[in-house]
Amino acid sequence: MRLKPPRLSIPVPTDYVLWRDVCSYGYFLLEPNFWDPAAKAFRRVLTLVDPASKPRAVTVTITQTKKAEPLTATVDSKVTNAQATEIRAQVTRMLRLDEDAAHIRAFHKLDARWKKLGRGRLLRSPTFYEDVIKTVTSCNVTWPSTIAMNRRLCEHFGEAGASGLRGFPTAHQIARQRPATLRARCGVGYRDARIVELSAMFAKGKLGGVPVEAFEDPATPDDQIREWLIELPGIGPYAAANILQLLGRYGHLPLDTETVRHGRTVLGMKGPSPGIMKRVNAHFAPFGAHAFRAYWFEMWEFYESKRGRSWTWEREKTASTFTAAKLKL
DNA sequence: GGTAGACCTGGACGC
DNA sequence: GCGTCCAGGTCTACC
Repeated sequence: MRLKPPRLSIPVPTDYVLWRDVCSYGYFLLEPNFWDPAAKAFRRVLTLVDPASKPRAVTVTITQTKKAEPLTATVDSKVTNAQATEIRAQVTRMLRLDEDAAHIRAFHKLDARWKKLGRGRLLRSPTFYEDVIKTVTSCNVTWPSTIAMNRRLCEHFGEAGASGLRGFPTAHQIARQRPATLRARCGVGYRDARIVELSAMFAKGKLGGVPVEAFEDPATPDDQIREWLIELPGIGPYAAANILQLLGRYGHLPLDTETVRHGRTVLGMKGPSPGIMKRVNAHFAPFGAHAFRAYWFEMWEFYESKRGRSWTWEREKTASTFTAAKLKL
């Protein structure tokens, strides 16, 4: 079997800027993701799944010299042609390189505030499964707890690469665990059974009886996906809306306590929380299919006004300071 | 259809 | 160092 050299060149859309577009969503601060602000490099372990053999973990470091230039993905060990193809596919999903540049332009036409900096793409995970589990670990907890859960999931159940770093566990790995084991090792609390159940569904290829592919199929209507998601364990209105945006469907807002804080702090709204949620939702409704991005980048700019530009944040120092109490300061 | 309370964990706070 | 309180979305029971 011929082995590929461990440097892959990955073409990008003409608007793509690595440092801006990786540091665009909180997941860049969650393990196994790691952004190196000094080197402007993104590193993480990718787990390559070959049905015929054991999962294999490789550490990939991604850099870019300038806007629109192809990315260089440096892999820490030799890979086969098939594995190189899988790395490209995972990186493409994670960085949303397959999202049409025309869609970004349409967003900027509707909300011109983000045109100059070029904000439009949001980081997500290399797999739909990781996006769903990360969303569940963000429900009913403060951000530092979400950080801890993801770190422990990787530490205890992630596949280790040659570098010793670990990736995000696969659905099969978590589906094999007892809920109590997950709770004890990862501190996921009552989410234990829900995470194992979701993992078992992913491992079988069907979520609530619906093939996983149908969720990622562009032909499936947004409302249909939302309906399916709401039926899944641990997924409520907030999580469903967040998963929808992770699937590239930006018409719904994940309304949570951050929405209320944003409504009060930035939009000057007053009154009880439920009313503010409804008003924030109505405030962004005119952005239609781009509502989430208009909402998110406005919120992201608020975070940057407190902590500096996101590509300067250091995971170990900055990430844990994103608590509601500290953001009110 | 709407609402109250339980579910866990970790950080903040008071002593 | 210990105990208590609180924040955070989903789920179930109940009206």
